[in-house]
Amino acid sequence: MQKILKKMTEQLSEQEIVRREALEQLRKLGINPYPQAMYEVNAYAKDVLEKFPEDNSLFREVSMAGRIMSRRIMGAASFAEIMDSTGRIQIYLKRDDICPGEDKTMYNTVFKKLLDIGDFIGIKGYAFVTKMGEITIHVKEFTVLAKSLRPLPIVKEKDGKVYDAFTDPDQRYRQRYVDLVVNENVKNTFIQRARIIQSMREFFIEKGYLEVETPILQPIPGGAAARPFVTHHNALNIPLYLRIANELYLKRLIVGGYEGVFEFAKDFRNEGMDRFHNPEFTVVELYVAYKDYLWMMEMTEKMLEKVVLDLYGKTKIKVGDKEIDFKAPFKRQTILGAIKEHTGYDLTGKSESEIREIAEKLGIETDEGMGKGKLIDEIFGEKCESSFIQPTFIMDYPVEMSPLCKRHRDNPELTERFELMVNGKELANAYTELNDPIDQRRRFEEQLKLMERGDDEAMFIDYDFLRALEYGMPPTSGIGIGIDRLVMLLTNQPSIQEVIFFPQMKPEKKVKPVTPEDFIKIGVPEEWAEHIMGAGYSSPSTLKESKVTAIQQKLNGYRKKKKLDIPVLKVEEIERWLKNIE
RNA sequence: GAUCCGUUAGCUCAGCAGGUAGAGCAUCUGCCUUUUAAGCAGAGGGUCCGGAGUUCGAGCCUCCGACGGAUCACCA
Repeated sequence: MQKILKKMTEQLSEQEIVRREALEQLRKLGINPYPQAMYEVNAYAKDVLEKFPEDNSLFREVSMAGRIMSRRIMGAASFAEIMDSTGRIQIYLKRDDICPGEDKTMYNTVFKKLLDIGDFIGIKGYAFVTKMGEITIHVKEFTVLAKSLRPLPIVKEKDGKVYDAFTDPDQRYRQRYVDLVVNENVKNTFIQRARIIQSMREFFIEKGYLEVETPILQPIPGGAAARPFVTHHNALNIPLYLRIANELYLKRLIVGGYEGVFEFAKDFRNEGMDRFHNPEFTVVELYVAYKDYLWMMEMTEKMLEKVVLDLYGKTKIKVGDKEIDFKAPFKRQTILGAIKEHTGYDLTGKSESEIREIAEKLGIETDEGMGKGKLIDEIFGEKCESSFIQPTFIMDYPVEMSPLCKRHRDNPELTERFELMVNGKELANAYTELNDPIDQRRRFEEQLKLMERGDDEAMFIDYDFLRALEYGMPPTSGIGIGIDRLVMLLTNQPSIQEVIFFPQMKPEKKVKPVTPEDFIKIGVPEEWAEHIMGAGYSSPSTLKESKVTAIQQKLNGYRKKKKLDIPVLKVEEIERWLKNIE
């Protein structure tokens, strides 16, 4: 046991050892570093800082709690900052206030020696203003609430300038708790995220729509074009898919008779990861009966205007170096109109091969798997999308691209679909929903053909959904809005990882250095183990990549070159090692 | 997946062209009763990502690998 303890402490940094020792010291002094009892809080940093200047008769007896974020010790008096959920506030501790009697332990030992940056304490005292003009809590009594054993990164700030910032994205995302403690703006981003969602939810509820939950585990991953994650249900012995969209289930609920349903949902797509894509992401989908996509456009612009107003109190916001105005109404343009404007080509009424030719003239790579819809989508994505900075509805997509969307009332080649583009990115996607079950079945079948042509994103046929439509779905309009991207936009964050608390990361690998013992474990004799790495095999698994005879030659060659006084290796011996490698 | 860049103390980063590994903050020991990135004096702290090679000698040069970032391509 002693040995284990010693081994553990050997891996700890000096500062971690010091903190563990302080922990023991606290216990010896009869102070529980992790007390059970609640600590009464009657004031918060933000309130004190806001209200005390107006009325300094307030906060005569505060009880606050938080984490120590900095300390300035000057002999018998100290300043420190504690941080609670609302922010930081300075505290002032005077030895003879903390310890009115003879025993100065609480100040001299506990506060000055045994507490560290990162520890949680509770304080009781009163607010005052220092000579330097800073609102501060004069502490009369403090309580240790939780000891911190790891040093936090120390981020300092002066005149708005940040020093030694904790910025490494990998560490920040993996240890978001540290990021949140140390980087205040990160905490704010997530508060804003919550407000955005809350604002949208209020908007929907106020309209009388029902917030619902639908399956995440789906036997058929429908409603979008994407590669799903697969899992397996043991009792049913069937594959189940993590949903890529919730559209088909929400429409079933409209069939069931609800006027409007919405769901803030996590969707999962087994695709690439970068600063715009996380394998799980949040969308809100809304379906409303007896409406069409024109109505939905108005709803969308009104809702976004409200969300932005709720967040900023104005409709114009800065995103990167641009200013975006969410004042309704937004601009509207058809997709073919946009393509004509940006490329000069009018694709109206053109055949697949004609469009392919134009795409190639525009320098867009095409392949046989691409149908008409996909080609148009490519041209738009390549030549137009990035130019829509101000909120713009792009409408009337070709029917091939939108298998769940109703045909356009004036042109059966098109659909009543719009996407909302903001800052050059798609933010929302909406339809007048297809409720003709026969047309829907045909469209699914066309998807099947696309799949056969090699489009791995074409949709599966969901027969139960078709059955639902056959019972009759009222005319309905639906929309899906990417919450993560909306939050990125409204909080001016450059990557999706900045708006998701715990973005997906590669597993953290403790890279254990390979030692000769690793080779001894697979049966390599001790006298060889120390040389085998020198001969170019950096780990047991690298042996497995070579032929036995090649290993033999290399090792015996190494033995000769280095004039090692150890026995020559035989093939059988090496074969034995290889068998022991997992 | 491709290209480029990076990995040095708990944190943020230097390290001059191979020649004993540095700074600030943090930590530890002193001093200091209203400080402001507090200050002053001193101390400790490193697998320079891992491995191999070149060399008398590698943080630095070469090769292999790991991890990360940026950009590009595909996808919301």
